[in-house]
Amino acid sequence: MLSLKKYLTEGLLQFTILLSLIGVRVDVDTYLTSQLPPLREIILGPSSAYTQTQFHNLRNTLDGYGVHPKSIDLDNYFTARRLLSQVRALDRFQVPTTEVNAWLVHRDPEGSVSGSQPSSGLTLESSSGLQDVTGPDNGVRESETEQGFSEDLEDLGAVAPPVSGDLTKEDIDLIDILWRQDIDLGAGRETFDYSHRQKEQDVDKELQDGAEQDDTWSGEGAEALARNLLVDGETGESFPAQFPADISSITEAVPSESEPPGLQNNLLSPLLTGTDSPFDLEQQWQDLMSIMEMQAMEVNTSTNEILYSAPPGDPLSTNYSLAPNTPINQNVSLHQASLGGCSQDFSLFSPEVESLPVASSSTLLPLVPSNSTSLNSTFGSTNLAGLFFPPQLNGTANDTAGPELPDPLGGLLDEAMLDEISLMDLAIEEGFNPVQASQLEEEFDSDSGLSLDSSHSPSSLSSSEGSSSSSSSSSSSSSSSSSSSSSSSSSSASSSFSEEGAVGYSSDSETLDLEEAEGAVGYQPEYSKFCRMSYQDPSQLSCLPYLEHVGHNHTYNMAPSALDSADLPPPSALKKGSKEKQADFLDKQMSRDEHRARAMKIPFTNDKIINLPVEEFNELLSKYQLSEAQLSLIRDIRRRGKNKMAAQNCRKRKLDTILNLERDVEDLQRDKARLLREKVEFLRSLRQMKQKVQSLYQEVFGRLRDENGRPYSPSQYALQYAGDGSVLLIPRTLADQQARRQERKPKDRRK
DNA sequence: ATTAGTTGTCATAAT
DNA sequence: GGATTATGACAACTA
Repeated sequence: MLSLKKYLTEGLLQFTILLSLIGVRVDVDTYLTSQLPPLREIILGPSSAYTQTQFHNLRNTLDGYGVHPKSIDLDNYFTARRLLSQVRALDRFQVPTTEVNAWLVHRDPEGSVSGSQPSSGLTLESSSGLQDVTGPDNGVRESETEQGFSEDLEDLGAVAPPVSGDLTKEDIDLIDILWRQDIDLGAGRETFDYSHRQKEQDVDKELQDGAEQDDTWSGEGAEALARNLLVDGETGESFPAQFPADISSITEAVPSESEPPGLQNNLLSPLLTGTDSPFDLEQQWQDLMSIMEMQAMEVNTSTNEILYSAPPGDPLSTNYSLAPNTPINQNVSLHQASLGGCSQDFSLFSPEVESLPVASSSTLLPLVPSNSTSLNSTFGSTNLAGLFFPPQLNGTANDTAGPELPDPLGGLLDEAMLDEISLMDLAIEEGFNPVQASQLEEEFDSDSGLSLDSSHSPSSLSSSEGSSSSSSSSSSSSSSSSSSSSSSSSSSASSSFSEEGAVGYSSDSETLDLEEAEGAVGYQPEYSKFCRMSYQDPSQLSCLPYLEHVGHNHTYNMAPSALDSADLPPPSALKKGSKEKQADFLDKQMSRDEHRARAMKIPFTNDKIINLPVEEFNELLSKYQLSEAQLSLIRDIRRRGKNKMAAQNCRKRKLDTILNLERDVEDLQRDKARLLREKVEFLRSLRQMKQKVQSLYQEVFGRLRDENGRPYSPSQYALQYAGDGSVLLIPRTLADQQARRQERKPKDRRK
């Protein structure tokens, strides 16, 4: 529960941040284009901006504006327009991604239909096989550069038209490389799935020949790949055809050789070198990542992907790399609230993380509309944006200003955003803002319930389980609780806390889930014990064979032999020897108290002694003339018997609580890792946004001219953004003063 | 023979 | 206050 709350809180915070970012962006946009009423309306306007149509209208308006430039200074106009487009690109990162997605989507069906492997289906097998050819380095690098490649590849793949032709050795190598990369892209997650499921699939395949193409691709394709590198050709898919094209395009783009390492370097280089991004942030991420790794194994894959997924690189890559962030918007947006927190919980997460490597793929496509809506709402709800404007004014903030120009925007972003982020951290780490918590609690509860039904979210499971088991753990309900817990464990192991939440989201989270699920599976023995204990519930005693034996056997005082014969083997088997053996066996089966009872000639069963209600028990005792020793023994038997049950229940409960705690810990760790990942994500996107805004600021500022046509000195003047959407060019000193003023206000508000 | 896990029992506190 | 339950500790048993 708590984790959920945290999550949602953070989601809101992130949402806020995004809003602010967007608001900033829009604002700049407005300024740049001098007058864009729609934008301002969105920023400052009320709920109207929430409607999707509104948003689209906005877009249309904007586009229309671009299409029909009015008589303006052409130079300014085009500049402004270009800047505007850039700014717009900030919230449109997904567009290129969308294209890529479409490509991927098409591809999969092809593979499945053809019955051969989609490139995504190649998975690790192929990659490993390729590694032999390409060289040892690849294996290592592959993981590192996985994401970067993915992006590049996506681009290439999306662009490259399918072409067929003969393949040279180099071509093949290139193809292999591409494939492998592609695999990383398309199948990064599926790979895991595949590895997990491979055996099953193989078995299934053997059992049902070529029943399903999906199976066939995974099975045959993998085998084929393992056998031969050229399997591509064997599969006869479109791939072989595609890849030559890819090669050509790649070779053009990358003059260097087909040498795997070389190619990788080439592919990688733009990402790494081209990035204007200072590596401090990267390092932060890495630090975070290392922490995450230490704390949760699960994070590894995803983290790597994150780390390398979006190394901001060439302009394209930066733009595209932003795409992953957009899912965040979606997730954070109202959708989340409506869809249910738990599933969303991870969907929020998985999509971004997963979508990154996979080209932020297919998931994005369907989400685009929602995304737009979310953005729209984002715009609309910009009272938040209003919150961020003041910080913007702070402008001259300490934080990284551009080398050339002191960057008010940079300061704005840094201060406002990072401040918020830090607040977010505080909120998360220190517990919940009570107000937020109270507000969100209901949603969470309902959400968890929903998610529990639809998608087994980890947190929901744990919480519900914990509550149910703990509350109802007493004897009578123990069986049910045990079953529930066991079932939950199994579910966690199989579908595994499907953190994916939303349907489209698979992959990373899945793999994580699997890993975690494995961990959970490790506790199965305990579960078995647990179940064992549970079925010893007093209420179910009579149903259990073993206990039944005990019960019947203890009627030995009355008619042991008859009972024995009835209970045990058929009459035919009742020979003397077997009888004796059975007697021995029964003797062994009897507890000490039973033996004692027999020795003392107690006239009723231990079962009765133990389980009868006090009144009946007393009645029973009153019916017989019992010696003091017998009475004492009977009381002891009763006491011990009850205690025995109590001990069993106690142990069961204890185990139950331990397991629940364990699950809680896992959930918390997962949440923590997820939050860290998200944090990293946002930091990165923040960074990119900041860079964008910075460059835009510089560009705008650089184009400003005074009456004499001379540029303004950055050291003396600065652009300032007012809350009403206007932009002012003011002296630095004034800007600084205002910045300080503005600085205090928001902080006061917060307190 | 050692060991870890399980189960029963006792003592005691809590209900 | 007695009965019942819960639980820690110990010992016996088992694999």
